Amino acid sequence: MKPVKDSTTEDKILMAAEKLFYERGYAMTHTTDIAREAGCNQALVHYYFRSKERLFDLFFENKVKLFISVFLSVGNDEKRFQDKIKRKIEAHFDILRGNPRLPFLLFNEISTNTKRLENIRKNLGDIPTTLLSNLDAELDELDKKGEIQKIAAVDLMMSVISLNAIMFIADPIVRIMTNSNDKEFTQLLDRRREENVRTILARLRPEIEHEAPQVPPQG
Amino acid sequence: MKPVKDSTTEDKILMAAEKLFYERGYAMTHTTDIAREAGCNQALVHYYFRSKERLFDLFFENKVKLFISVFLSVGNDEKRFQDKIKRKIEAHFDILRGNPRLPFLLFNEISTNTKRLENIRKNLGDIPTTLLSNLDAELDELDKKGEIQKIAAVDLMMSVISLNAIMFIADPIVRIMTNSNDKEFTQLLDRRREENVRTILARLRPEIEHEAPQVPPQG
DNA sequence: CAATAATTTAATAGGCCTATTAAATAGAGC
DNA sequence: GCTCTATTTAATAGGCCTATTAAATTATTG
Repeated sequence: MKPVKDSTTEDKILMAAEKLFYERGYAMTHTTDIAREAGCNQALVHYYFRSKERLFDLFFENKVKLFISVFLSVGNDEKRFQDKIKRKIEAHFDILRGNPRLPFLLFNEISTNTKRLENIRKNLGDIPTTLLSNLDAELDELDKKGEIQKIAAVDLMMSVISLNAIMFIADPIVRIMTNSNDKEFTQLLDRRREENVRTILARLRPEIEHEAPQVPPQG
Repeated sequence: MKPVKDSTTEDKILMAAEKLFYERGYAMTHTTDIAREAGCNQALVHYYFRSKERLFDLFFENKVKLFISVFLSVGNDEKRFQDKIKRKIEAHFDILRGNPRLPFLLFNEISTNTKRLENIRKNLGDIPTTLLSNLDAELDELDKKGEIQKIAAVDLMMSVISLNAIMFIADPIVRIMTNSNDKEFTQLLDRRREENVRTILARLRPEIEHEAPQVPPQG
C-alpha cells in the first residue's frame, strides 16, 4: 500500500522528466538522464512509470491542455468582441512565455508521432469542434452587424496561435538575426505581445467604404 | 580519379537522405534507412559522406537558403510597397507549400542543435542584418508619408514567416480540428495564402483619424 | 520484534545504431 | 591482359539505450 508522501522519489522523477522533456523533447531525453536529474537509480524510473513512453504521455497531456485551455477560460466577461480576443491573445502569450518550450514541444511531438495525435484527439473530444463552430457563429453575427471584417474561425485561431508561438519556436534565430542579449530579447517579447494584438485587431477592423474592397474569405 | 557520372550512387544517397531527413528529421533518420532508400549498402553512406552529420549539414544548408532567399529576390519590381510585400508573402507561401516539411525541419534542428545555428550564421553572413535594416528604413519612410502604419521590420518579418509557416507546422492538428481530408486541406491552404496577405496588409493600413489610436510600436 | 510490503540498487540482457575494416568486384588506362 | 583505383559488400566492433531481474535495504504493521 502506498504511504502518504511529501516530496517523494516519484514526484522528483516526474519533475525531472518534465524539465528534460521540455528541454530536449522525447527522443533526446533518456531514462538515464531523468534518473540523474532526479537523483535516483535509472531502474526507478521504470519502477514507477513502467516505460519512458508512459511517463512522457503523462507529461504531454497536461501540456496540450495548458496550450488550449486559455482560449476557453479567459476574457469571457468582456462585452466587446475585440476586448475579449485581446484578453485571450495576451493570456495565451503569457502562458507561452511561462512555458517557452511548449509550442515547439507540441508541434514537434505531434509531427513525429501520430499516436500522440490520437491521444490528444481522445483527450480533447469535441472541444475544438465546439470552440470553432461557436466562434464561427459569433464572427458571422459581428460581420453582419458590420462590427468586424469577415473571417473564418479557423483562420483567426491559426493566426493567433502562430503569431504568439513564433518568437518561442524561433527563439535562437531571432536572437541572432536581431543581435539580442537576454534583456533585449525580453523587451522584444514585450513589444511582440502588443504587436500580435494590434495585428489581429487590424485584421478584424471593418473596411472603409472608399477603400478598394479586399476579397472576402470563403467558408 | 572520379569518373564522370550520370545518376550515381552518391546522388542516390543524397536524394534518399533528403527525402528521409525531410520526413523524419535528423535523429530519427538512420544511415541504414538512407541506404535502403538509396538501394545500396549502408557502408556506402559513410564511404561517400564520411558521417551522418556531414551528410545532414550538406542537406540543411540548402534548405535554409531556400527559406530565406525568396524575401530577397521576389517582387522587387513592384512600385507600391503593399504590392511588393504581397508578392513576397505569396512566393514564400508557395515555397513552403512545395516543401511542407521545411519550416518544421528548420525550427526543429535549430532548436535541438546549437551547432547548426552557427553554420547558418556563417552561411548567411550579414544578409539578415542588411535585410532588416533596409526594410526598417523603407518602413520608416512610408510611415512618415502616412502610407502605412508604423511597424518594425523584425515584427513584419516574424509575422509573415509565422503566418505562412503555421499551416505546415501544425498540419496534422489542423486536419483533425477541421475534419479535413486531403482535398479540403488543399482548399484550406489556398484560402490561407490569401488570408495571410490580407492580415499583413490590414496591419499596414494606416489608422483613420476618428478611430481611437492604438499604441504605436516602440523601436 | 517478526513478518510483510514498498523502495532502491547493481548488474545485465538484448536491441539498435554509427562507423570501421578488410576483402571482393568492377572499371579505366596502359 | 595487367595494374591500379574506385566502388561495393559483408561482418563486426563498440557505444548507448531501454527494460528487466534478483537481491538488498528500508519502512510499516500487527
